[in-house]
Amino acid sequence: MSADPTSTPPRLRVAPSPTGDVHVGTAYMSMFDLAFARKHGGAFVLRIEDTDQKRLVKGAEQGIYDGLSWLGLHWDEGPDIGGPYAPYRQSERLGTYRPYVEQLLKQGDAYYCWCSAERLAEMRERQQKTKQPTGYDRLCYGKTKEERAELPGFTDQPVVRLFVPDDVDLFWDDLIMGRSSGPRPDDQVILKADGFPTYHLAVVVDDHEMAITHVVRGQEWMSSTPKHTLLYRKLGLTPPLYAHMPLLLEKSKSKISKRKNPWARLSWFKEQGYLPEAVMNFLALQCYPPIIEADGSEREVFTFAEFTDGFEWSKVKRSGAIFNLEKLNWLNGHYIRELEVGDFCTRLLPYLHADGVLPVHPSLPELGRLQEIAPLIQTRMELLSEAAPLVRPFYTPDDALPIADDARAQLKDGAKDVLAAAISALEPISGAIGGPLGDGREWTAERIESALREAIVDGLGIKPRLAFGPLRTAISGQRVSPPLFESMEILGKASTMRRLQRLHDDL
RNA sequence: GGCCCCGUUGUGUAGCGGCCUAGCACGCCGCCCUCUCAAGGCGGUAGCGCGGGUUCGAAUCCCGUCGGGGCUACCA
Repeated sequence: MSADPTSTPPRLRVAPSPTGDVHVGTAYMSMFDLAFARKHGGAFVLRIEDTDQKRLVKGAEQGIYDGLSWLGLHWDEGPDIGGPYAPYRQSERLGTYRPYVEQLLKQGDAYYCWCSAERLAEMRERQQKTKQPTGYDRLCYGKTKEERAELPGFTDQPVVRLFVPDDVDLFWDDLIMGRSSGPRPDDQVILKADGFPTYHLAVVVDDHEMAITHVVRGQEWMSSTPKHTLLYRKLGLTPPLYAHMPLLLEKSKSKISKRKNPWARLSWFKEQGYLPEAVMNFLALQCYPPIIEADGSEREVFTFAEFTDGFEWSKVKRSGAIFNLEKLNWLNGHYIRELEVGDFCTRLLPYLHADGVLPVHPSLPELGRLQEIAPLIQTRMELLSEAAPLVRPFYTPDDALPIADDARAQLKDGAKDVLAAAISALEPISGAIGGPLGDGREWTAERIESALREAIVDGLGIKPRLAFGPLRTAISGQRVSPPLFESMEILGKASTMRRLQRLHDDL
């Protein structure tokens, strides 16, 4: 029998199909599964629903592991790590469904159906044309194979259908939606012609056998819930508790699809340079309220641990939420700014490598320089993938630094003079490295700035804004860049002077 | 078509009958800071879908209506 969902530690599962890239909704559901399981000392189970053999995609199962792991959504039991209810792949559990089907058949709660796909399609079309509710017409009900064979639309390979009585209970108490009901189902196929169970049967049997107490799924499943509770009852089992989550919506308000929305693919977030903690926080915010502080103020930025601590189903919103990427971007930028510098650099590395700025295994000096650059760019990006253009000039040989067209175009007539003045102003400052603690070093942002201001702003009477533009372009090749004086400090005197001279000579 | 669900500014939300001349966050606009761009600070913009009730009083309760969405497969 199923465990009483209210008295034992809860067991929740996520059951994705390996039919392609992991859907962001899978992660969304998993978050809530995990939060509830953790809060109540229960277990979070990963089960692979590969009953639809036609839609299997190679590598998709690994993708599920990678995606959930990236977010830190770790499962306690699953195909890869096993557990007390193994196996956790439906295709390896085929034997377990038969007895349940047999039981239903024997009880008269299920029956064979030999209707061909063509007949079913025709029937549906006819029903739609005449505006009748669509559903199986029970042609095969109560007939033997021989009797049925004499009627049209017969096929040799039967399916098994669940007999849905007139008095099916259509109601249940949903953890999120409250008292809910679904449409009256027609006689559902529970065992396909290929011998595989349909989702409806498999999910019920597996959830029961794995002692799942709470089923968290999207609201699109609400209309299937009566089928599932009926199956539980006919099998003599207690249904789990259901929590139907609001849908993730696109701008048009329809549920997001991988076809139309790149962000429906979980891996997209990693590719784009989002931080997993930002994605988690954002996902939570889609249907869950901010944390209310002791003083009554709201806080939208919170960790998964905080989310878990205060987790209540009653706080989950009931209406679908449109995916607001701008908010996610802001959140991601916020998390980036909060990162400790070393951590920030570590996370940057894969992106800098992908963009060809740094090798897979950067040298110590390269890493050291990145540590210096990091604080300068940390407030200037929302995505980790945006680092490359900001960082690249620091790893480009002086004579190979490209000067962007727009940067060159905005140089005024006096640019050459400004560069010349800068060069002579900086010349007296020593480029020596200084003592072991950096003491006695002259080539500092502070010294550089005051020398430059004195020479150009005070000396030439040029406004700061205009004075430093040409220098910025010489140093970074860009119109916008990390702070100029700090950049010069990091590059060192020799490199700085070469770059200034190069643009000067070029004008 | 049928069944089911949802409905507070552009987006995400707070609100559980008086504290609401509706709060917060993102976005957008403006100002400040400033070597560019950001970040940061300050200010502004914009909402209870509509119509009836109930009540001294409604974003909050009830009914209707409209709008949006989901499902309606031998897919999950």
